[in-house]
Amino acid sequence: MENRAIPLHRRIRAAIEDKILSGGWPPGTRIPAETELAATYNCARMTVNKALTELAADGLIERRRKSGSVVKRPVLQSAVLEIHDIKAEVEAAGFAYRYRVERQKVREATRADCDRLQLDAPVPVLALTCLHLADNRPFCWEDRVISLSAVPQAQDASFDHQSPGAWLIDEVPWSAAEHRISAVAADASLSALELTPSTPCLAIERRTWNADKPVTHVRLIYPGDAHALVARFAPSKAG
Amino acid sequence: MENRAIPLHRRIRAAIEDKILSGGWPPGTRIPAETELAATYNCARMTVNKALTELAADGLIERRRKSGSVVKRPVLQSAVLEIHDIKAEVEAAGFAYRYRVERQKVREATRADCDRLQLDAPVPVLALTCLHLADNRPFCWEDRVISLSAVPQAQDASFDHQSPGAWLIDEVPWSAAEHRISAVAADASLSALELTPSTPCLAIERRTWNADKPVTHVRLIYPGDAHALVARFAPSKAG
DNA sequence: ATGTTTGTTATGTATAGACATAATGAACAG
DNA sequence: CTGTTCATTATGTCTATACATAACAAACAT
Repeated sequence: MENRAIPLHRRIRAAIEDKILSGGWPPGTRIPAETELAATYNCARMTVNKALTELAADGLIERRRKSGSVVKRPVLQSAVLEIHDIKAEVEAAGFAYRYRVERQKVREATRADCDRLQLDAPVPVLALTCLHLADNRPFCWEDRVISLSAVPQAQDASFDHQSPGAWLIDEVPWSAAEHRISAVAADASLSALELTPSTPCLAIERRTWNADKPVTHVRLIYPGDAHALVARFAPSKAG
Repeated sequence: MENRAIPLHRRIRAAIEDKILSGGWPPGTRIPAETELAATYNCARMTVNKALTELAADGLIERRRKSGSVVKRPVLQSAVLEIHDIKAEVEAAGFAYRYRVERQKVREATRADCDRLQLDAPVPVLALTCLHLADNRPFCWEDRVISLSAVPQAQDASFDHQSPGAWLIDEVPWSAAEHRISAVAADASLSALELTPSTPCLAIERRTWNADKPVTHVRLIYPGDAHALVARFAPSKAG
C-alpha cells in the first residue's frame, strides 16, 4: 500500500534529501549508483535519474561520471531573496497603500543617469521620484530613471493609477535584474520620509535589463527601523 | 551540421527562453504543445518535456493540463542573494583576512537567547562575539549564539584556527537558513568597528536549523558605506 | 436554465532500451 | 619508472511507448 498521491521520483528525492539534511549522509558521502537506487526502489533508472538531477540543480549533490554522485558541502551563501512589490508588501501588513509621484521629468541622460543605467552614450530618460505611503505615513522613497530608448512609451505614460514599478512590470515582458542592498543615513534629499537626520535606512538599488538593453534603475529607501528584508534557504522547498 | 556539444533539451529550452526574454512571447502567450514542439525540433516529446519542466521550475512558464503552457508574468521579487563566507569575501577583494574571538562563554540560554534561537525552553548555549578584519582594519562584527543541545561538540571546540561560522559549516552537515537584513545605527556595542557613532550599518541576521532543530543565530554588522549585498536575477543562469 | 456524464486533449509520470561521454584504473610498451 | 592504450563503469542524453490525470467542452438529462 504505497502513497499513490506523491510521484515516485519525488519520494526518492525526498528520501535522499532527508538522509542528507539529517546528517545521515554527511558531505563527501558517495551516493549509491543510479542502478543501485533503481533496484532499491524497484523502478527504472530514469526515475532515479530525475530525482538526482533535481537534487543536483538544488546544489545538494554533485554528480560526476564514473565516480558517482557525492553530497556537496553546504553553500549557505545562496538564498532566495524576496523583494516584494511595495503595494503588496504594504497591504500584506494590513495597511492602506497610497503613493504620490513627486517629480516626473523627461531629459537627456546626465552623467549620473548613464552610470545608473550603465549606458555608454546618453539617451533620453524619464526621471521620477515617488513617495510610497502606508496608512498615509511615509513608507518608502523611490528615485528612478527609465531609459526612453528601451521603453519609449514611458514618455506619455500616466502614473496616476499605477506606480512606475508596477507599470514597468506590465510593459516590459521579462527581464534580468541586479539588486544592491546597502545602509545609508537619511539626509535632506529624503525629507519626504520625515525622519530624524542620520537615521539609518536600507537602500535597495535595482537595475533591470530586457534583451540586454538597460531598462531602468531604481533606488528605494526604507527607514531602517521600520523595514527588513527576509530571505530563506530551505533545500526541501526549492525546485 | 548541428551543434553537437550542447544537448538538445538545453537548446530547446534556450530557444523558448529567448522568445520569452526578448518579448516575442509576452506573458499570457500560449506555448505550442509539447507534441508540436517535438515535431518542430524533430525529437521525442520527452525531450521537449524536460525543457519545459526546467522552464517551469525557473518560473518562466506555467503549465496546465489540457490548456497547455503559458508564459508567466515576471516575478521580480525572487532573486538569488549571495551572502558570502566572510573570509572568502575579504580575500576576493584582495585583502588579508584575520579574525579575533572577543568573547566566548557557555551559559544557560537567557530570554534573549531563546528569542534568537526560537526556542521554547532554555538550553545551554555558547555565546560568541568576534571581530573580522580586512588588512588589519575592522570589517565586520559578529555576535553569535550556538545551541549546545543541537551541537554539543561546540562546547569544547577551539576557534583559534577556524572562525565559528566556518567551523559550523564543517560540523553541521546541511541545514535550512533564514536571513534578515536591516539597517541599524552604530552604537557603543560596536565600538570594535571603530566607527563614528550613528554611522549607518548593514545588519544581517542568520538563523540556522538542522533537521528542524535550531542550531545557531548570528548577527553580522557591516559598516554601511564599506559594504553592499548584491543579488542577481537572471533566468538564463538558473537551473 | 442547471447539473451530470462523457469524451477529448495536453500534460504528468514511468518504463525499457540505446548509444554517448567522461573518468578511472589496469594492462602494456617504451 | 613513465606515458599510452584500452576496457570498464556510471552518468548524460534521447527515443518510443504506455498509462494516469486534470481540465475543458460538448452532449445529455433533469
